[in-house]
Amino acid sequence: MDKLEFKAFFYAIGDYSRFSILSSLAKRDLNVSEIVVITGIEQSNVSHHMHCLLNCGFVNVRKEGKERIYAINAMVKQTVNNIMNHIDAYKKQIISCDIADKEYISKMIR
Amino acid sequence: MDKLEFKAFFYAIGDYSRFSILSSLAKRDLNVSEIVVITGIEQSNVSHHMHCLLNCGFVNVRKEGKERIYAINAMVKQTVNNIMNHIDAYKKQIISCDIADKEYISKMIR
DNA sequence: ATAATATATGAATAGCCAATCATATTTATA
DNA sequence: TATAAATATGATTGGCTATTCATATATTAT
Repeated sequence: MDKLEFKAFFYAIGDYSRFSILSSLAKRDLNVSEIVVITGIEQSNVSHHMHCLLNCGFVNVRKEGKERIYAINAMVKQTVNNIMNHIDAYKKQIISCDIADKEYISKMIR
Repeated sequence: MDKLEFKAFFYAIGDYSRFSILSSLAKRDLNVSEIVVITGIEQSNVSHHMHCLLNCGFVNVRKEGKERIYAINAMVKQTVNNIMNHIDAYKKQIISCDIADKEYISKMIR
């Protein structure tokens, strides 16, 4: 496992805003304005995130008039769905974990 | 998808040192000294990471004499293996991506 | 009881990055 | 061509966190 690929992968997918954008794109292609409305992330911030996702090859873009329409990469779509399932399972795990120091976790999560 | 669970999950699994520890534990249970040697991470740093992984329920621990032996949670083991596969596939993707701005990526990856 | 080994804890720091703000660019329309 | 709409870019900053260092605790052996 190469560190560079690991970092690039988790940098792109491990941010909540970017993951939200990806999970929205997993349903259907969206232009920037739609992403802004759906995710609630401010426009220029969305653009920065799209730059990142483009550069990582996680999404592709096409132009239609004034709009730019983003589409998720097929493999990334699968990955996003897998991870959502894992996190859903993790939810039960972390709640039932008898070792978990709730205070530590809530601090960490902030 | 809840933000707290997302953050907790990626916080724990998205760090290269912690992921390295988890992927070592995916092969067999290890005590701290073994983790230090295998991963090359300094001892007190390993302890900090194990604290995090314990609190997240990603690993369990048992005592044997002076040693503390860590074992990976079964579901986490599966997740780690899945992600390694995804990153391996991503390697090909990022290389073949015609949009990728290599300079941006190398900067981002640092 | 003292030394040695294994591991954990606490505090401090330096680097990274998401969000924000201001502004630029592109395209369409009046 | 001037205005509006959609999107991108650049610079700044505040918060977070991995690492490091120093030290503490626990266990075993002499």
